Amino acid sequence: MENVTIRMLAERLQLSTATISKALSNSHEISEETKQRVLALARELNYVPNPYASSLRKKASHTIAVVIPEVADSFFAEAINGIESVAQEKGYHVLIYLTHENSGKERGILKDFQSGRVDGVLISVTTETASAPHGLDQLVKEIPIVFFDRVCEDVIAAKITTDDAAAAYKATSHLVAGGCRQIGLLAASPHLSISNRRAEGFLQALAAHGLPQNKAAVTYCSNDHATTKQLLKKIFREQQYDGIIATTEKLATAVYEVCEEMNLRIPQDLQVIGFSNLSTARFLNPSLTTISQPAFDMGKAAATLLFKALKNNSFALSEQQQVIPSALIVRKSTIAT
Amino acid sequence: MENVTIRMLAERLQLSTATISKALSNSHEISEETKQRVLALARELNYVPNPYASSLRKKASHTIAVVIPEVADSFFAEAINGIESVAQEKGYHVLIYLTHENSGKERGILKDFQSGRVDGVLISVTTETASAPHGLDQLVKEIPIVFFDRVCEDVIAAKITTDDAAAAYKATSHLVAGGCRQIGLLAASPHLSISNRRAEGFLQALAAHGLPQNKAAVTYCSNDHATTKQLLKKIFREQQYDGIIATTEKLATAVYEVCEEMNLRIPQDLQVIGFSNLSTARFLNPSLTTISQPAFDMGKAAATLLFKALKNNSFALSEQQQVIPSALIVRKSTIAT
DNA sequence: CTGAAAGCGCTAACAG
DNA sequence: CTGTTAGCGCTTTCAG
Repeated sequence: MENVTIRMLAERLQLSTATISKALSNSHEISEETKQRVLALARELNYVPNPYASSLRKKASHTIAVVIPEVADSFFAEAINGIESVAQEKGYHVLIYLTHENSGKERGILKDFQSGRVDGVLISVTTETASAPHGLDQLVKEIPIVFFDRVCEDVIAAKITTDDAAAAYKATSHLVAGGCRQIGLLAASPHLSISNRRAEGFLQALAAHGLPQNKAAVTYCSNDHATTKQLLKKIFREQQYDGIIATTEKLATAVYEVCEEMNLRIPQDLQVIGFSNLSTARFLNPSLTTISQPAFDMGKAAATLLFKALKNNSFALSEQQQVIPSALIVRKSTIAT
Repeated sequence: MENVTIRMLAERLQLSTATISKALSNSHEISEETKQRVLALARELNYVPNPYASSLRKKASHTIAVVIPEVADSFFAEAINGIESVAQEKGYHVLIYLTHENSGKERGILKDFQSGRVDGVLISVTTETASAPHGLDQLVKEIPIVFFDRVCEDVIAAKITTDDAAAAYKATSHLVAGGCRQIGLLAASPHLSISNRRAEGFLQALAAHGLPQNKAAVTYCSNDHATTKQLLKKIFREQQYDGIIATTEKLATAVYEVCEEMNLRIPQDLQVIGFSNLSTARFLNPSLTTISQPAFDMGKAAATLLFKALKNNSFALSEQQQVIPSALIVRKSTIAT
């Protein structure tokens, strides 16, 4: 069975396609009676409009893209939830692209968006991207785009972030209060703005508490799990840490693994705080003290901003910035006081 | 700056749009020289083809849809990873739709696919859908579709599942071997084929080990977390379980929560096995014995099947069935023997 | 090897 | 209130 088109409806009802089109979009220039007849037949024949014909004509796809490093991470999964909740409400479709931390792949994905495939983009960049935003600065001028969490600081665009520096400061202070004197921060990449903000807050806290900021303080890890574990073992051996802040979920679990393998007890030998949204954090052994990020809300805020821009052309999207606070949730991987 | 079209290239090169189109698609009827000139200008002007014009003409969108209940679940997140890995390789785009276990929402999403928006669909149905596959039996005839994990058994279509019954049997036997005599199975919904298969394997194992199959054995839980916890507390109070099989990730963590609140010790008072892909399962307190499902592989297999059908029209997609085995991973929430 | 022409299905101006 | 016409950007016969 062929797909039913607006023309078939027109022929069956002895009307023009224009009339059908207008009736279907509930135009005021069509009589109530005709609308009813059109709608009735449309339902009867199970008419479903061809979105691509419409997109081609209207130059709008009613589709947005979400570009993220990975999906098997509770932060991004929750962010998608937030995004999808508002997209669904607005009747938009969402395309998902995973970059796997590969900025070349990311570049290719972004380039395609110049085609008009999507009306807007939500992106959290790869660990490599921030420093060399290849074409992003360009794309930003051509299509509405909102960065969330992992932003490019030197690109002028809408950004949704969390209070990275403050959170790291809070985490550090908590460790200090719990007796830590040799604290290390684990970050994903020196190119990532959120890593840098977190390192900043961390170093400031160290200074404020009169602790030295030796070079062992901040460690940048690899995207590869095995490599990261090797690195952690090495630095744990070289340096007598008593506190660790893991700034990503993967790093937090890597620390747990390494501690198990090196027979380090958490929190007696090493206190641990993770930036994480793991719903299982409270059931870990020991339960993990976290900086819990508002992933759902960040996704929702990013999407809301984007849709505002899509609806209102004069909305100054690129000037929008929102910082959504995170929370320190104290559990048993640190020694509360 | 306006988007550059095939016509602009044509004008600049004094060629017809037809020639440009053919050159860009590397048609053999175009001379090597012309191809080069076209390609060069296309690159120079940063030509990006309009996918919707092409879709409209070719009646193919190079896009697939993934319809799942939720994304913040490691099974589905990993499945998306698997799907995306093959979609990216094939140059396809992937639209994500979350049903949130709402079959009405699901129906609406599926209906839209009659529009030609996507070339194929990968779906894991809601807890409510299996028994009343509203329109699914219809859609199956109109568009290539592959079910994965949560399938509709009475719909004739391609299906990727895991060995649910066998896995439940294995899990049950493991509990029996560990000394359990009063085992309960927690399932998401009596309408879900995977729930039923798992219950089947479970009951068979009970019988095989000479344990009674009383009505307390299988409990169907709600989609709502709080409601589920209430229910668990109730049945844990009424029935003296010594072993529990949680057939979803959410149910497994709910059991942990409830045990904590009721002061039940795992595994001394209650042994627990979860169907789960949580990477943190090994760090839970106690570490969780799991039936670990091949989520990535299932997603990959489903997508591979779909693309095979898209490429080869005569491929008998709806007859395809694949069962990918899961594995019992023994940890400390059960008593090994 | 290249081009002219038609048309995918829909919408928007403009007439009537 | 309804219809005519043109065209979004691309692909595909079919001629040349």
